[in-house]
Amino acid sequence: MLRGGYSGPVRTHERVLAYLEEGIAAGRWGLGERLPGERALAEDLGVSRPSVREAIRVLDALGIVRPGVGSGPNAGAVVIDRPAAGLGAAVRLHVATGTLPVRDVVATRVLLESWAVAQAAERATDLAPGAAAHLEEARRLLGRMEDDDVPAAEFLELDQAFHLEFVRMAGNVLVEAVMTGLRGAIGGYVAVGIERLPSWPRTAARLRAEHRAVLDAVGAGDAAAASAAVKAHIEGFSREAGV
Amino acid sequence: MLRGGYSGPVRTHERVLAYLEEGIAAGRWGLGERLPGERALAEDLGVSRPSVREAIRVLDALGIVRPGVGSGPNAGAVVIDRPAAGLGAAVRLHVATGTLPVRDVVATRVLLESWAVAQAAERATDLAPGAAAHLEEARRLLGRMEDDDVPAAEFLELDQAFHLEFVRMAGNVLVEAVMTGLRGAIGGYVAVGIERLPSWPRTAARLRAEHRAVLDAVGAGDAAAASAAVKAHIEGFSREAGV
DNA sequence: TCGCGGTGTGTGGTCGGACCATGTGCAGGG
DNA sequence: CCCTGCACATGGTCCGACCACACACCGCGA
Repeated sequence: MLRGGYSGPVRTHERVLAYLEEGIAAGRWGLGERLPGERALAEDLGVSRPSVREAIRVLDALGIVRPGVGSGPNAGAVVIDRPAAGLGAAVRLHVATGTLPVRDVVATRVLLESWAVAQAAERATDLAPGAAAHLEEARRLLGRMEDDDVPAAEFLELDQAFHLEFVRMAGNVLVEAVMTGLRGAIGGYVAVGIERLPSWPRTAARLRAEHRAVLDAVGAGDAAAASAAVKAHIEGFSREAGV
Repeated sequence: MLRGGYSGPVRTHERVLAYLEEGIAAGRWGLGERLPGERALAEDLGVSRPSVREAIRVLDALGIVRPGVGSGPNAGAVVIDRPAAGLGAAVRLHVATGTLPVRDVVATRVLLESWAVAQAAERATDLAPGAAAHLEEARRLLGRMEDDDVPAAEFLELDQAFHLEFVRMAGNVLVEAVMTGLRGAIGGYVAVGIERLPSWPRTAARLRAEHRAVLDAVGAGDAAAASAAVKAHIEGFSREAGV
């Protein structure tokens, strides 16, 4: 299943991968449960342990399982769900190869996030369950960013959490995962961009004001204004930081 | 870099992964070039070959390298770029775990694709380079779908290619990769949905008409109409197929 | 009886070595 | 000059071993 279209001699670890994927899809191993041990899997499938390990390594990289040593409930390959891990790694590496321009990443982020805040604004109007809590958390994060003494690195973390709050509020798990992955993938570029700014305090002040505008628009249920605000916010910063 | 935030004892294959990622990002191994052999890497980094293999296996799963046996230009781990491979696998597996609802996948597809056709419409108006070729290819695919004898499976492939043409026309590599991955991830669900339709020929006729509407809107440079058409097209089908 | 520490056991992590299949490039023979 | 066949490099697979770790159990002492 992992090889797109091409059908040839299937490598052993791919057979293991297919077996594990089938079992996960069938609910044989649900979230939080443990896969059989590597040795047991190898024997069951009639393959060697290294082949099993390679398959599990792939699931690990994709954020599907979390290997744990020792014994007890935290040991063994536990099925988890960290969609952002795999997506983020994939995006970051493809940026590294040079075929995925940072410009496209930023444009995609604008697209996803402007949609998300619009959804969030509608949810705020509808008083959807959880919406108020997300808004409150966003306010709290904004408050912490108001402190002039907060270092740039921490500001960026708060900024990321702030943005993520609206994406969560939109209620689309996939969009949230992709957003998280994108942010992680371009985190390095952002950090570099910060250092090139003419004046960080001045930029920080502007970012705070823009955050406030987004928060107010979402809180007021004005989807169009929220989308426009977040679009201007992201594009403005990326232009200024020269990414 | 692949472990989100947590910093503990770094596993050996992650060191290899970091080394390879750094090298790729630095252009030490560009697209189409070969990584050092597994044995050489193991010796250079002072690790065992299985550890190197696990790292390469991850890059393989993410669509960054393509391992090739034998000798010559096609042998060894060649740096390629298949963004859709990793993204598609990640999405499909997270759908399998059950935390990523198909509904969210469909909604994301609507979001990305309606944006893409809007971009495509603008490009058609601007006579951007390549736009005409994409439009021509879309027309050709639509023509092949007109044949009533074409089986459902092939129709789906043509449909996928048709949609992808506009996404390519939009000119965002990341959106194109995510779209391809999404389509691959839900391909199975779509195929199942087809079989549940009351009447495939009737549905096919409607899909053809909707495709025509999208194509015309893009060709006319009407971004809003194109977006609305593709949104109705995707949501209508997914509702009818009951995914 | 209760608390505590040592030990047993199962887990992933790593390593070294071995053999196989495959595809290329080269050298030798025709 | 062409073609055949061998040598070699490469990834694919497997085996066996040992380590570090973390929990679970058991026996000892208070």
